[in-house]
Amino acid sequence: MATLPEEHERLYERIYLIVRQIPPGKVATYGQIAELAGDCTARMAGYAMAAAPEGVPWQRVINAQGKVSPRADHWGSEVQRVRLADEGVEFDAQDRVDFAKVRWAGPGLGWLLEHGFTPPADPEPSGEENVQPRML
DNA sequence: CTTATGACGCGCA
DNA sequence: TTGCGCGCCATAA
Repeated sequence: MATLPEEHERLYERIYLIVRQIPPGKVATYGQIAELAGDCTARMAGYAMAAAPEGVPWQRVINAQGKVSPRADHWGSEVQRVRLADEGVEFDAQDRVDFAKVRWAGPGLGWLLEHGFTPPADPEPSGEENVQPRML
């Protein structure tokens, strides 16, 4: 039901709501999350993960290279990797995941509409300009 | 107010 | 293929 969630007013809450939809064993990239959230950059998604409250599966968000992003606190990345491995996510010799196998396909279209999100528009060959993905 | 700093991503060498 | 530079923009100081 379109609850017109007050939480969505805040960028971080939009991001967290989306990240919570990523199932165990799957991963998404910061850029992917940012695009879904709308009016957001990958950098902001990363910043939001750094401040993620309990209950948000932040470990399922990695960088576009398919790796766990290194950070100041060396432990954090190790914990992330362990938690992912625990969910069945495998890393190759280069410490990268196989996106073809574990990349999250995103929430269903229905879910996006249900929660007031505008689905990302695919780049259309038509010369017509389409609107940017953004919150309702 | 200004400046510095990122859990990023993309373009280019 | 990898590495470096720059744009990005919310927060912190």
